[in-house]
Amino acid sequence: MNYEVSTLPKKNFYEKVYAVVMQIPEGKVATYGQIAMLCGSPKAARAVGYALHVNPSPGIIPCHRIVNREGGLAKSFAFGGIDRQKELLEKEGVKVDIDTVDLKVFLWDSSNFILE
DNA sequence: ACCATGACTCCAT
DNA sequence: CATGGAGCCATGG
Repeated sequence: MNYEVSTLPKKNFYEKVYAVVMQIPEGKVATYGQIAMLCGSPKAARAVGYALHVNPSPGIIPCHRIVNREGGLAKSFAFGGIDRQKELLEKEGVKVDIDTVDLKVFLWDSSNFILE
């Protein structure tokens, strides 16, 4: 019988999250749900956030480019807090209104993105 | 294996 | 758009 890819190892889930997050172009942001979808689980947004939380690797994983569905920054940012995330984003050209990003302009269009 | 936690999201009010 | 409740996924004790 055919063995489909539906049985993806969960532990690799984190790896997938990191892989996707690292592909986010500079000056753009992505939502947890978006990442989750690209990872194969459109409703694993929570797991995505958790993945980033347990993997504080600033410089390797641009977690500051991840925002919630409203474009709001994480309230419990792993390093430095929202202020840090906001600064990093504005530094890349992403305008942040106190704690919110305009997804209409800065949302990463991953429609054409394919995770290998 | 079960319970509790968490950087989320959707739906109803 | 604000608030509250329920759902979903993965992890750790």
